[in-house]
Amino acid sequence: MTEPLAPQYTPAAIEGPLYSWWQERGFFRAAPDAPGEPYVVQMPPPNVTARLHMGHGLNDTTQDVLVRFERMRGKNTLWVPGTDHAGIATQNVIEKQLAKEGLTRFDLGRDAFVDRVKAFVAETGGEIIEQLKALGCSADWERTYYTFSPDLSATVREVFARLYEKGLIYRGKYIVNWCPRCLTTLSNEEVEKEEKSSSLWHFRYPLADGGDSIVVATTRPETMLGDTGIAVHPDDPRYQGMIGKMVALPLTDREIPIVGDSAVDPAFGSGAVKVTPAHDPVDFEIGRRHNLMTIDVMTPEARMSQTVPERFQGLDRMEARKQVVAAIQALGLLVKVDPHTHAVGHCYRCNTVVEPRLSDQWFVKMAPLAKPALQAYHDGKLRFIPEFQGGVYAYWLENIRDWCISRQLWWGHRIPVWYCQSEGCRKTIVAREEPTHCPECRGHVIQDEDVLDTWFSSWLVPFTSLGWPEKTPSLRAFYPGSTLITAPEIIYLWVARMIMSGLEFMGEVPFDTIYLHGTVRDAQHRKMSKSLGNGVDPIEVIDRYGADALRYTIVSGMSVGTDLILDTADLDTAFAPGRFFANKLWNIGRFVLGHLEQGARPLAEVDLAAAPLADRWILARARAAIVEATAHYERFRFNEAAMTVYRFLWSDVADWYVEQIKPRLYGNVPGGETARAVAAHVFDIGLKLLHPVMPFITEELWRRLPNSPADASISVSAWPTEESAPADDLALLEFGALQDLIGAIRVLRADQRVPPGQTVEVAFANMTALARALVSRDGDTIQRLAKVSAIHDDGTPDLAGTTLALPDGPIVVALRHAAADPAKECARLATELARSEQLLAAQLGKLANEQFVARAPAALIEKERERLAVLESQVETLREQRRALGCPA
RNA sequence: GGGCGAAUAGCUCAGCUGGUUAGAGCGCCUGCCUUACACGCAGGAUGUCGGGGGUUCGAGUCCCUCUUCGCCCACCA
Repeated sequence: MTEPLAPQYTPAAIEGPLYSWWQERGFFRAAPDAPGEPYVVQMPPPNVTARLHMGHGLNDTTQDVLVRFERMRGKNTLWVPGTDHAGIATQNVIEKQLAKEGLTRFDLGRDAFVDRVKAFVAETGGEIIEQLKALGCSADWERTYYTFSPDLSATVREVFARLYEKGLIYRGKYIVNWCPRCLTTLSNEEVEKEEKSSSLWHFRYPLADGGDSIVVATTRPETMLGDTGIAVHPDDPRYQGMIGKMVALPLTDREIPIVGDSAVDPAFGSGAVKVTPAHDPVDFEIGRRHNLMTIDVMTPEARMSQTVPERFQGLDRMEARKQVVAAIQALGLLVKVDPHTHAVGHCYRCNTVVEPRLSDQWFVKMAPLAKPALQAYHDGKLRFIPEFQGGVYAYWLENIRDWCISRQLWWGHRIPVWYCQSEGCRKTIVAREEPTHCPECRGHVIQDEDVLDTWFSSWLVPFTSLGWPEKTPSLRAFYPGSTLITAPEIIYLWVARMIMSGLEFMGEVPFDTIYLHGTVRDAQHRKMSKSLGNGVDPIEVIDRYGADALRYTIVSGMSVGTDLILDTADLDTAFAPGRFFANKLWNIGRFVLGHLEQGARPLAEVDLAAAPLADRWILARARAAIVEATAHYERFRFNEAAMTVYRFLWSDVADWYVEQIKPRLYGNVPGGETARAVAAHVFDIGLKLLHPVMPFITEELWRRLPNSPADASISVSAWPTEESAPADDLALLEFGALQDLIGAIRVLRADQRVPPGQTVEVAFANMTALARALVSRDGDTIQRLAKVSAIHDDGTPDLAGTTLALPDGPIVVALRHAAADPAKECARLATELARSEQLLAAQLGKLANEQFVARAPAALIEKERERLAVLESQVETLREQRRALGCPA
C-alpha cells in the first residue's frame, strides 16, 4: 500500500479491488444483535431482467449516501436488497426472444415457457446486482431476496390465504383493464393515462316504433355493436317521454331500451348515452341497475368477436371503428363529428391502449386496509419528503378502489386457489399447500390458471425479506424500518401498499420516512427512455469517469423534490464536476500523504494555542463543515452536503491551507510537525464527510493516512462530530481578514497588469489594529501568497489603491507600482468614485430612514453603519488619489 | 375538469425562519506549464430573481393575479 500515487486519478484501477475488499470484510453486513440503533432501508427491488439505468443510478446512489452516513454515525445499518420477478415485464422479454425465433409462448406451452424464463433469470438475474456493486452500493448482499424464490412464494400464499380467510380477497365479474397485447388484466395503477386528441362521434339511433330518434355521442364507435341500452338523465325534459321505449340498434337486428339513470350528465354531448356494459365501467354499473344484457364484442386480442355482424368480425378494434363510422354514415345516421381530447389508458409495460373489459377476476378489498394506512399518516407516523407528497398519498387512500390481483400470465405466483371438479361440489379451495383432492368431497381439484400481480409479492418485502412469518431475530431487530427512498411514480403501486400490508401483518408502518426523489431527464427535460434513445448508461459513465464522479454529479445536481437534468449529448461535460473534484481530491491526497511518510501526531498532542493562525483556522473551518454537512445529510439536502464538503476541501484545504503550510513542510523549519498533524487531521475529517457521496476515492486515500488503523475501512469509521475539531472564532476572523488582504493585492496586481512573476511593494494606510497585528505576525504569508517584496505602513494613500473593509474598520491597500498612464488612471478613478458616491448616498438614505432604524434588529443596523464607514473612507481615498494625481475635477 | 410542483447568470441549480453589494459548478474572457493537481492556479465579465399588483422600514423569499413549462389524479360517454 505504499506505491506512489499517480498525478492523474484512475478510478478503474481502485474501485473494483476496493469493493471486493469491502465484501470480503463484510463491512455492510448487519447483525440483529449488533450494537447501535437499527437503521433499515429497503431497496426498491429492480426487475431481474433489468440493466442498470440512470433511474437506478439516482435511486440507489441516494440510498447509499444515506445508508453510509447512518452507518458511520454508529447505527446498526441494514440496507436490504432484492430483485423482483416482474411478471409482465419479464414475460414480455422472453416473448420477444421467442418472437425472434418465430414462436409464441403458446407454441411452447406453459411449463416449457416457465422453464425458459427460469433459465433466463438464472443466467442473467444477477447482472443488475453486480452493476449496483459497481455503483458502490453498500447493501447487505447476503440477504438479497428474490420475489419468486420458494421462501417468498410461501409468504405470498400465506398472505393470500390470510386475506381470503378474513374476507378481504374475493372473486368477481367486473370491468377490468385489459391489455390486448400482454393478454392480461392490469390494476388501475398499472394503467397510464395519456391525453389524446380524438373525435366525439354523434350517432342517430331510430326508435323501434319508427317515429322518433335519439342521438348519442361516443368516443369508441366500435363498441356500439355491443350496446344493450340507451341512458338519459331521468329529469332531462328532452327525453322524459322516451324512457321505457325501445331503440332499433343500427347495424344489428337488436332492439334496446332507453333507461333513466342519474349517472348521465345532461350537459355533455347530446345528453343521451349509449350503454355498453361489457366495455365500460360506468355502462357496466348502469347495466347492472337496469338489468341490461352484456355483450362482449371483442376477443382477448381486441378484435371484433363472433357476437357482431359478420362484416365486422375479426377486425382490429381501430379498423372496426373506421368501418362502423362509415357504415353509420352510409345509413345517414352520422349526425356530426366533434374534435375531442380525452385520456386514454395505456399498458405501463408495453404502452398498448388498454381495453376496459368485463371479466372474472380476483380482487383485494382495499377499504379496510386503507383505513389504518390513512390513520397512520394523520397520526404523524409517516413523514413524506417533500411534504406535499403526503397529500398525494392520502388522496389515493381516501379514494381507494379494489385491487385486481389476478393476471392472465404464466410468469408469476400461481393463485393459490383450487376448484373442485366434481359435479355438485364445485368447492373453491384456498390453500397454503397444494391440495391433492377436494377436502370436502375428495374430488379432483384443478388450480386457478392465473398468476398474481407482481406487486402482490413486492408489497410484502419489508417483512418477508426479514423472514416473516417466522419471528426471526432479523424481523425482530429490523422491523419496522426507517427510510424508504424511491420515485414518486410508485407511491401507489408500492409505497402505499407496503404501508397497508405492514400495518395488516405486522401492526406497524414499515418505515417512518418516505423520501421521494425526482426523475432523471435529458437536456430537453424529457424522461430518459429506451424508445427515445436518450438514456445514459451508468456503467459506461463508471467505466469512463468512475463511480464516484457519477455519484457526485448525481448528488450535486439533485435537490429535494426536483428532477435531475443531464445533458446526454456530452458526457464529458455532464460529469465534469465529479471528475474534476475526484482528481482534485486525489491530488490533495498526493500532497498531504506525500508529507506524512514519517507519520503524523494525533491532534490531541498538538499545542494548538501555540499553533500558527492557519492551523487554528482550518480546524475551525473543519468544525463548521462538520456541523453544516451533518445537518444537510440529516435533512436530505445531499446536494448542500456535497457542496459544503467540496468547499471545505477545495477552497479551504487546497486553496488556502495547503498553500499556507508549504514552507513549513518543504523547509526544515519548526512547526512542520504541527502542520502535518493538522493536515492529516482535517483531511481525515474531509474524507469522512465526503465518504457517503464518493465512497471509493475517500476509502483509498483514507486508508493511507498514517493514523487510520490497519485494515480498517472509512465506511465503518466514526463520523466526525463537533469534538473532532475545536472552534476558534478569532482564527476565523483573523484568517478571513488575511484572505481579504491577499485578495485585494491580487486584484490590484491583475488590474494593473503586473506580470505574474514580478514582486511588488505594497503600502497600507489607515491601518487598523487587526491589520497591524496581521502584518507583523503573518506578513510572510501575505508576501508569499500575493508575491509581495515589502510591506510599508505609509499612513498616506498611494497610487492605485483600494479600500478594504476589515472587521475592525476600513483600511487602504495600494501598490507601490507606477501607474501606467495618469490620464487612464484618472478616468478609472472617476468611474470608481462615481459608483462609490452612489452607494454612499444610498447607504446614507437607508440609515436616515427612521422606520428602518426603529424596527430593524440592532445587529443589522450596526452592520449598515460599518458599511457606511467603509463607503465614506472609500470615497475619501478615491478623492485623495485623484488629487494626488492632479486629475481634473 | 380537479390538485400539485417549477420559473434566479448562456447551461444545470443553491439561496432553509423576509435583512449587507443574490451565490456555486460548467461554459466564457485575461494572465500563468508557480516542484499536489492545466481534470490546475490567479483574476474577470454576465442577473429589470417569468409579467403585473399587494403586504412591509425592507421581498428572490410572504399574499393575490396572469403567463409558460412539468407532474399527478379523474367513469362527462
